[in-house]
Amino acid sequence: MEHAIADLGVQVEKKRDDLDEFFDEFINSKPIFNDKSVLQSNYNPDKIQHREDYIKDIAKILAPALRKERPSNLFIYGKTGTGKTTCINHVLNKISNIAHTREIPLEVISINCKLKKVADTEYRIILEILKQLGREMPSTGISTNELYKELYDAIEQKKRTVLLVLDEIDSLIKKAGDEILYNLTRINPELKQAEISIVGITNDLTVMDTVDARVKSSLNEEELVFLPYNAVQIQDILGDRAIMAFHSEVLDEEVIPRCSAYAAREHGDARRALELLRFAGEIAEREGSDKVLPGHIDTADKKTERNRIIDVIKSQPKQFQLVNYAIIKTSMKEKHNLVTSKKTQIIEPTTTGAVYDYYNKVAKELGIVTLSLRRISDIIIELEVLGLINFKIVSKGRYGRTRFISVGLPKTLYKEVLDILREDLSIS
DNA sequence: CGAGATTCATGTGAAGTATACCTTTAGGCTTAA
DNA sequence: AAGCCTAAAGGTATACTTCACATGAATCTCGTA
Repeated sequence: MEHAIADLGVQVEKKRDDLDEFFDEFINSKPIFNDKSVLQSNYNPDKIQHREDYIKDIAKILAPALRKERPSNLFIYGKTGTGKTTCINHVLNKISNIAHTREIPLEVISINCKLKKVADTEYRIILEILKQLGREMPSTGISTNELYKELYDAIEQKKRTVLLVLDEIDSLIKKAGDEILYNLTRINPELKQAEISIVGITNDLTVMDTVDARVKSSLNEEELVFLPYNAVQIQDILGDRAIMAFHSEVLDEEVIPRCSAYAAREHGDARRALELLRFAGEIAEREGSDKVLPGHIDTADKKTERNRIIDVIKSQPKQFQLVNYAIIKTSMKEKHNLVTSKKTQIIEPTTTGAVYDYYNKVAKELGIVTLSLRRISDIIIELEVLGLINFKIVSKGRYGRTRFISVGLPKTLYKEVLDILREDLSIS
């Protein structure tokens, strides 16, 4: 007995030593970051590299606002991480500063349509615009028409030029259709003392094909396409930010080239490159390493994709998670190899019906309300929009028509995602 | 044997329902004169 | 009488359901070569 206690004592003491050591090490190790915020995606740099021409273009288009004239509507296309938002913000900041100091009446409203809580329906967008105009409105209880009237009124009362920036407008169009755009473009003729210009930003070039031709032509008064950065440019950007973000001599010289190589591999996504660099730094910090090594970039690369997917999955409502779970489960099949008689798991597309059956079964077991097939069909489409799954509609002739649904995850994540879903849904 | 009809499984649009919020209104109660 | 609180009534958006019809190629049917 005594012996045991003594043993325990030793163990505790030893553990404390370990911890102490760890903390000592942590404190003594040179800090990696100087200013991490520089690498955050919402950071607005003073100078934007390799985008000077675009910035000038945007400035030219929006400049009339400073003369109390209505700038043309502007549409900006470009893949993620090509600097669209950064450039626009940069120009807008400048413009509103000038407007402010010279007392030119100008109002800038900027909305990111992708932030889900903010806005994913027509109603909520208008609500958000009104909020930024300084008019809080109830989240329900008023008809959309009423809301539009309020919007006219609010803008009219401002008696100034209003620049309305809709970032990631594609996700809005996908979810709520083009009616908002149509209505917004038609506000102008009704305004007497104010004017509104719309700046739309989108990653998805194809979405605009689906909108009404009239809307399209009136929005595309001016159009700008952002081309992706190449590896060299990304390297420049990273280098620039790294100087501010990290303490000197912390980065292994291989790190930045490798980081930009990873990002360029996709399509020149600068945001991703920065994220990767920051994450690698954090990993190095956590490991207590006093240098960021290329290996850290590799780890970060693997983990960022994973984190993104897991975030998306975790933030889904229960029903969506269940459907997702059913899709993954039904797309995994066991195959007996006749020669070796071993079981191997293979992954092949499922169908709506199979998913629905499985969904029903599990939902009943869990005591969750089961939704109709119609609704599940819509949920499947929404999961596709989120990029978690892919599907195509296939007609199997005599055997009907269905979606062939496949899971859009890297194979290595299947197990983990399943575990997460199981946990969230408390499936044993 | 081939053209046209049939069939299956589910896609898809429209309309209806339940629910969650929100404002307005009508009492009902309190309070101050 | 005026003020204030509360509950009921009347709106709306959203998520979901129900109903009805649309799809499209494998399969079937049947007339014809």
